[in-house]
Amino acid sequence: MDKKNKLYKEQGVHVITAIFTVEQGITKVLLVKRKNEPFLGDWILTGGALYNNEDLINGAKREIFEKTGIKDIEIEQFDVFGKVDRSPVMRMVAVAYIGVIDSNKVQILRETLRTSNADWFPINKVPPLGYDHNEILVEALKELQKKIVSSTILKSLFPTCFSLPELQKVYEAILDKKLDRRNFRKKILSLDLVEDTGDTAKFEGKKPAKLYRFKKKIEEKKVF
Amino acid sequence: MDKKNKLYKEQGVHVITAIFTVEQGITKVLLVKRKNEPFLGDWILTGGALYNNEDLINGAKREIFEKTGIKDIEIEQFDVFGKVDRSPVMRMVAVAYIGVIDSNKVQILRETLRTSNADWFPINKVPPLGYDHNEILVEALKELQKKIVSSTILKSLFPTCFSLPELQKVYEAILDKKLDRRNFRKKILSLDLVEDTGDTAKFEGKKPAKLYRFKKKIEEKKVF
DNA sequence: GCAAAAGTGTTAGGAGTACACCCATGC
DNA sequence: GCATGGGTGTACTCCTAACACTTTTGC
Repeated sequence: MDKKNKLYKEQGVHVITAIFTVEQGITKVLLVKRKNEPFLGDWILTGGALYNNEDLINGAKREIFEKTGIKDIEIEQFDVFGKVDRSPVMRMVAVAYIGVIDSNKVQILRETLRTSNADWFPINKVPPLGYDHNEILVEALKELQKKIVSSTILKSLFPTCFSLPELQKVYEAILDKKLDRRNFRKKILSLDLVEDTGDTAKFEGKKPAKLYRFKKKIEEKKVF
Repeated sequence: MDKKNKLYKEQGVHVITAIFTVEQGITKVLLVKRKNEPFLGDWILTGGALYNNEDLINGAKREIFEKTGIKDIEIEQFDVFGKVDRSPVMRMVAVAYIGVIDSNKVQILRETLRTSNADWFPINKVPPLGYDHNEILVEALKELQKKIVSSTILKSLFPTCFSLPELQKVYEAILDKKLDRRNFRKKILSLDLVEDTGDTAKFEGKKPAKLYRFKKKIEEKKVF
């Protein structure tokens, strides 16, 4: 392997994360606004160049922290994007991650060293993004739908307690379809993922709903 | 983005493919022997450095062709490997692919410009490989088991015609478990993937078996 | 005629889906 | 007391898994 070989000199790796949340039944994605070239002024997904001294996932988490202030987020790799011209500066291959977080539980930095803004965008109101990030986002959403049925990714949206109707709303928002209340309860409870807290609280309805929490240890299980 | 920034200068991308076949019920993987440093003399999966002027999948196919002579192989990306020290030369991130091919239908180049040998290895007799390729192979095998149940990947193993007992043997070899003959037939035939050729031939048994072929257009369907 | 593999049909259990009624609360 | 959403049970369907006997051929 020859470091000077022009055929593969000057390549780099992007680590990019699509971070999702659900607010009032609306699925939203976190975008940041660039304040450097290329794509100055454009919104993009959180991410940037991988450093030589860090593993992929750590690079992705570092970028999230630097550009939004979010720490302690679980992310999962889901695809790679490598079109020859996806970056105008040099050949970059992007490793893409998905994360889910409760937007109420985090304080997002609006401005950072390399971004001028950050905000949650409903997924049907996402502007044209820099690089190939619209394409990445489309794939990320498909992946989110796949992942949500293997359950554990949602744990981060509900660290404390929640009612089953609330949980159902999130599933419906992400899967973009209505689910039967009875069957949903049966399924979730039978999977041994959540436990009754004994408390109740009101969500949307008039009758207080029982509150549940995710069990400490939960296995990956199919929900649908 | 600064091309000279030491934090991410001198990175590269590997495109690596685990190519599988099944011979007499044994799942085998194609390995090539290196004749350059690093890992001179070691067996590895087919692959190498991505060029700047090619997309990921084309790079993977070019590497396959250069090192084995195999053309026209369908491959699917399944994971990325990016540990900091996975290459001793410089920081390399590996994008990994899976392919399946009928070993009887291809002539493999034993020696090429950068390899001194190539051969099929039963997956339980794979030697220690160069780089992190043992780790990649383990993940590739898991992925192969997942993919085989979504059917179309096997089409390349059976371009012409085959009996259902033969097909079943391949499933059993890759999934590493016995399947019920009656249920297997029922499942495969009900999926509308194969059609009767009208011919019969002997495979293992004494009684000739009906021969089938894959239909031209087949959708991705779950087999199990 | 017998060994060896190919071909075939039925049944029981589990999961998913569809569906209707009562309950607790706020106003 | 009525409107609103929360909570519950049952029946039907479909898919899966288990299982035994007959057929064709080579020797």
